[in-house]
Amino acid sequence: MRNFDQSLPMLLYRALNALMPEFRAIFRQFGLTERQWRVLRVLWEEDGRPLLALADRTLIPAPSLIGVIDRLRKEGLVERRRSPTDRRVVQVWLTDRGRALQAEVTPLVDGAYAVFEGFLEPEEWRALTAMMEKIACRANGVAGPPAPNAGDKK
Amino acid sequence: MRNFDQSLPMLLYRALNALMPEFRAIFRQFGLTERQWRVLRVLWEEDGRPLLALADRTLIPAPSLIGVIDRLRKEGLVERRRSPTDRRVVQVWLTDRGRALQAEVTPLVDGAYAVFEGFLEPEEWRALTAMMEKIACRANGVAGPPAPNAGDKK
DNA sequence: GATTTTTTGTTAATATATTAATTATCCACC
DNA sequence: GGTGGATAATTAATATATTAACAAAAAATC
Repeated sequence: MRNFDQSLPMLLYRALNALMPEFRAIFRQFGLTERQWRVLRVLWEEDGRPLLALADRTLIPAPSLIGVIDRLRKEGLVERRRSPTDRRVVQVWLTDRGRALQAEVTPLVDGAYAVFEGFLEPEEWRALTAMMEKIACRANGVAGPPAPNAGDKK
Repeated sequence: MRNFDQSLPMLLYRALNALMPEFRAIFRQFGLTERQWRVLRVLWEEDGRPLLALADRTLIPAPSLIGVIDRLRKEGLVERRRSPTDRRVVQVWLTDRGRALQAEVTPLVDGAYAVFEGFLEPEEWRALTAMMEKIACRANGVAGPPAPNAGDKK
């Protein structure tokens, strides 16, 4: 049985456990949860995204995202509209209030990032980023479904 | 506004999102959830731990842990006993079935670890471990409560 | 040794994760 | 132009996270 505390998942969990309360404290000042912020963060960059696109980008599973967006809607920060070209697609659009929030929240969040950035040297950041992406990329293939275009249709 | 996808939290979340389904598929074969496994994993190393000690070690918040342990108890894998020396403390003990599970689950989990271990070079692992611990350590102090023994009592 | 403080565990309320199943629409093909 | 398969969103059921508040026992303090 390997060392539990030094296992990759626990290392990552511990780092997140240390980092996120700082960010959540910021979000809470604006009545936002972490996931609500993530949705807004993506919409600020590109408004009107389909729900599944948001799910991919925010890493929030689609069934959870339904609820997250519904609460944002009740707060008057976003609204949902059916795509005119594909009626299956639900697009999520910022309201004026949702858009206005960006200018208030972003400086605080960037400030927190800046503090954490100082924890590692620039080359460490580059190495860390590369390693995380290597892991995410390779792990996805380990036991995923067989490549959808693998040749044997039915 | 900084790059969202390359931010430290999203990098860590993406890596975990890629890694954990593999492990959860193993746990599910034994009717275990990820958190239930984490509790067992710690007890296999040191049985009879108090609840708060388990919370620290598994990174499961105490209120969640109550439920996790209760479900493990209903499955007949652990039992709860009050400490004879300090009646506040609830100790969690493995049952025979809980202990027996170790031999079945561990080989599969270690196999998965071994696969992931191949994703990075040994020095990369060392660097990664060091960086994660540095982050976890330093982040904990950023906005924590003022040191409890800071001198001004009341 | 009664009062205050701390520690340990628990409950409550709301938000979310995870997995599977379901619905509505679109798309390709015959 | 109807039919089967794929895609986008949703619902359902169970498990867990997060935060705050709370109860009970132990420790510290006066």
